[in-house]
Amino acid sequence: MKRDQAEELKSLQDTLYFIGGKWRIPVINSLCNGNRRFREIERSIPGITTRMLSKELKEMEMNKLVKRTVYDDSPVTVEYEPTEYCRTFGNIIMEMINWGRDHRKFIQKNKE
Amino acid sequence: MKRDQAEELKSLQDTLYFIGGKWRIPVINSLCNGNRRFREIERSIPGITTRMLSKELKEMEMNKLVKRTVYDDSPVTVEYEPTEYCRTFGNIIMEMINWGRDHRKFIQKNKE
DNA sequence: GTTACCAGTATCATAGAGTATACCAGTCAG
DNA sequence: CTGACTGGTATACTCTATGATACTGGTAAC
Repeated sequence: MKRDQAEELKSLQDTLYFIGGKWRIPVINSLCNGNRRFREIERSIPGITTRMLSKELKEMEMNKLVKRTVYDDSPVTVEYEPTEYCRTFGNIIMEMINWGRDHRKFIQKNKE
Repeated sequence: MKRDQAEELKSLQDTLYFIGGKWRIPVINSLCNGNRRFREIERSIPGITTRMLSKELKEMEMNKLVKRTVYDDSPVTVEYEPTEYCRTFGNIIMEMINWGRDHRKFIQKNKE
């Protein structure tokens, strides 16, 4: 079973493309942590603007990463739910959290 | 042992920041696949320009992700080597390759 | 009747990431 | 002598992802 480097590179680049910008992964993470309401998600990601979150959620809905439901009670409430597909990023996100954590430790150790 | 979501988010964002642009991960991957010479790396990543690779390698050298060695034979040859630190991206890259592969299968299945 | 929350939209401005293209000095093969 | 390879630099340009700011229409609390 030999490794096809071109195929691996292509897979890698597809993933990077899908992840895209600065906010996609944090939004996925927030949804997977149980946040459902727009403002709730917004508050869970310090620094994100309404505009960026709105844009991100729209794209994610088109890409079937998120399900948007409007509940017609008054006042209207809106819920965002991660799809199963969204959750397939779990491993990547976990590894990224681990790397970031180790990186921080590494930096701190080098400061001492 | 409770999870600290703010800390996780920070770790995640540190990692994303470190990964930065479009080419960092493909370059790391290429180096980890054994490519060492400038043009060799360049050819292994279709689409990358000389300028971007040069820029990327410089930054990576500053960040201790890569070791640049000039061999003074004639003509001068230059070698780039991934550091141990560079290799810590292994898990993330592996997960990304897996995700991209699964994604492709998923797309193809949905086309049929 | 003013303040604050929800779920966003609209408009404008900008940095910097990325692309395109040309070029350089040196070496080697034919 | 020509062309091609190496390891890059230099310049100019594009463009889009992100940020800043303001606003809307409805509800509800005080």
